[in-house]
Amino acid sequence: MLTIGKLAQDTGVKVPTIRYYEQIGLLPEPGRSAGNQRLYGQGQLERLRFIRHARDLGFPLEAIRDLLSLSDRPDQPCAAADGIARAQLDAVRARIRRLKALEGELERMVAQCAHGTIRDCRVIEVLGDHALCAQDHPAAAG
Amino acid sequence: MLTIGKLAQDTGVKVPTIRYYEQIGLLPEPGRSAGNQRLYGQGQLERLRFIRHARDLGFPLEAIRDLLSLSDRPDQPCAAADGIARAQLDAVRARIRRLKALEGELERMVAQCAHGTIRDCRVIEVLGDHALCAQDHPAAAG
DNA sequence: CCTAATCTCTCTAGTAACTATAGCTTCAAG
DNA sequence: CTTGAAGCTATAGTTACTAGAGAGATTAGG
Repeated sequence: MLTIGKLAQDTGVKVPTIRYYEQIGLLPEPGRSAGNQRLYGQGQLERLRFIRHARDLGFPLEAIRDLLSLSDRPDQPCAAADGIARAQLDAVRARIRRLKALEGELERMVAQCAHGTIRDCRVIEVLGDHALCAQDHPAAAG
Repeated sequence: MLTIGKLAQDTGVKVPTIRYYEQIGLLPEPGRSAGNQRLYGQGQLERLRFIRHARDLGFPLEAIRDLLSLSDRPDQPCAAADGIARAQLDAVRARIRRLKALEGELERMVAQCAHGTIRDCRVIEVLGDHALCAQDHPAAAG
């Protein structure tokens, strides 16, 4: 049996975050010691590792909730899990595309800076007028 | 003089967002009509366009606050503005790097899915065991 | 066995950047 | 003059945590 601190160490998830996951129902309530401290077993450890890894891959908690409930039903077809992963992949790709457009615009902006005064600053000028942008970059959105 | 709705139309910033910007002091409090409705002039319009554009480029509001106060001092050197833009560029590049690593891992995960049952699902399996990852991908963080 | 240091407990509030809702007032058009 | 859109304030919700207060539990050393 692991205390919450040990569980945190073993998974790399911080103690308050573990309690938060319990609070939102992502982790089941664990047993308690005589002194009311949480005690975790192997199953909880693995579940938390799963959560941690999915978070590292950028899955939102709601997607992880779905993935966890899927993983509890081994006989079901895995199409749903596959769909969630594909959706996440699409989201990641979309973000990369957007960020690359921003990168280009920021590069241009910074490259044109003549290091003079604010009055002649391209950074400020471009920010004030979107028409000065090379392409019609999209919004950043995350 | 523009009403808040017209200002929203002209800038692409939603009405509640404009009020929010006022609340946090990013936009000065505008004058009011006899009936207590906000009325904006050209200066406010340009200021909001500036904010909108910077947000689209992913600058956090605090950075925008700094940029705005810089743009009010045309005689100052533009090194500070340049620095803020460079920092944003660095942040964007870092996020692209991280996301590319995630993209690779998610691609691998999805490609290996045999479309069978959850029991044999690579998606679930890989999420449960970070050691199955190709590289040591970093955390997503945004 | 006692004490000090470290953990853990609950609860509340704060973060970024909005978005949504409720219940009201004002304005513009017909 | 009436009706519907737009505006007002204030509060709470979103995502995924993080920080803090103040109290109780546990463990290591003496």
